[in-house]
Amino acid sequence: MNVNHIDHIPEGVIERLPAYLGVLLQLRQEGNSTVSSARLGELTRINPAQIRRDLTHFGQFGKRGVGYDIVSLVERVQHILGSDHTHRMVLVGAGHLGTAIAAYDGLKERGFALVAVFDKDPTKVGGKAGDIIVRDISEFPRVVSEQGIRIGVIAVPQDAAQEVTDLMVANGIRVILNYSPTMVYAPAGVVAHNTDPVRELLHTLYYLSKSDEIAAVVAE
Amino acid sequence: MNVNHIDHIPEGVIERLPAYLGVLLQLRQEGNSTVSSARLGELTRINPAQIRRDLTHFGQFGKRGVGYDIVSLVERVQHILGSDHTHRMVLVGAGHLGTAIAAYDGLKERGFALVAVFDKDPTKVGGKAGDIIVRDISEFPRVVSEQGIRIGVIAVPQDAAQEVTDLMVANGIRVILNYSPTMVYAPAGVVAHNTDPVRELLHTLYYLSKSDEIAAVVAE
DNA sequence: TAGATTGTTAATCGATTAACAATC
DNA sequence: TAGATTGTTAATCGATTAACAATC
Repeated sequence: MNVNHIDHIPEGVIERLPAYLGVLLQLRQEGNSTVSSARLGELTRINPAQIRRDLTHFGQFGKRGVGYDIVSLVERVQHILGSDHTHRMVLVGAGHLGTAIAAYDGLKERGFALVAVFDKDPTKVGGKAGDIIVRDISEFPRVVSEQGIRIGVIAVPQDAAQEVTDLMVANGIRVILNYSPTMVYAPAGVVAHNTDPVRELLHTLYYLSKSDEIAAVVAE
Repeated sequence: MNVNHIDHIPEGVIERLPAYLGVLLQLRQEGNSTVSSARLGELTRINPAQIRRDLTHFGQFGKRGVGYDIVSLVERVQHILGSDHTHRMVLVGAGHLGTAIAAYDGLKERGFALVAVFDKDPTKVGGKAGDIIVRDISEFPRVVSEQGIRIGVIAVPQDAAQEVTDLMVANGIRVILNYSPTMVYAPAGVVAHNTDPVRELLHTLYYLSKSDEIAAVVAE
């Protein structure tokens, strides 16, 4: 039994790992061989001490006086995240957003393989999303169980999102990424991640209106 | 000079407000009149004490023994965020993702008005993204300054993202929402929000592989 | 050796939560 | 009045950061 750190790892750490990975991949592509936590800090806008601390949760990856070897750190982080092998996933919803997801090259590059797209709209079934033929939603259980898919992406309108979530859960999907603008709920054991792209815009508005207020006060 | 709380408000609070707003709008639409922090906590998966505490940063909105009046709380939160009036914004990038954004009805509903779409690809210029005609990127400075736009959305490929950011900053854009898979950097005074939709998927993978490990250990 | 940078400790900081008096 | 739920305090918890010895 070889589990390095059963110690609970703070969620914040896990959320930052993909950010580290992103800049590491870019650095590697540019031909760099090592990187310091200071440089990583500039690129990710994360405190260097925190980066070092985050990484030591998983082992000692750096060389004092030198920094981190980019190639091996990429491998380590990918291994920790589980993105060192390809993950197959399915998508429900072949509207504009679903089609954009299906057509996105970046999925493959980052270790995801979209294996099927579903929709309930008969006018969409049989058509294409990216290179993939859209199937009727009724085929969902068969395809998912036959292929043992565990990751599902939701790109349907608000009203259908929970229903699709329940379908996914019932068929063994374990990670759900929901792009619809409503929250979906899944039982314990299933990770439902809600990423409403407009919600992010909403919260940045606060800073816009606040800086207006400050400007108004200054102008008084 | 009437600024209620110059007290610094934690970023976490601001990030949760859109979540509250989302469920409040849904509750309102369902015809509910009041809601307790306990119920809000169930719907948002956020601790009720925290919800109450978050709200008191901005005033006292509830009635003891009763809860919060949904209609007025919606108005309050919208006012705090600045989503009580429409914000005009521009989009650069008329690819699959850009088109999906332009075609998305939810923007209008949540107080955003997309007023222009730009691309540098001549085969896209003149075409349509949603209801909007795609303009050449060279028109960006004129349109943005004439209309006083302060919000910009980026949906271009990785390599062009920083260049577009710089263009936005140079023309007075103050809030940038970047959907491309690379981080972009903006000077102080400009909020650049990076929301790589695949990055979110990456971090949830960790929990998938961790639960596999646990399963493997149990099976030993 | 001198300079650089990690890994790690210890201090700080801030957010989360439980608990309860206030009050509808 | 009795029950419910807020607003708020105080305690806890955990994350962030500065600082520095270890060491390349």
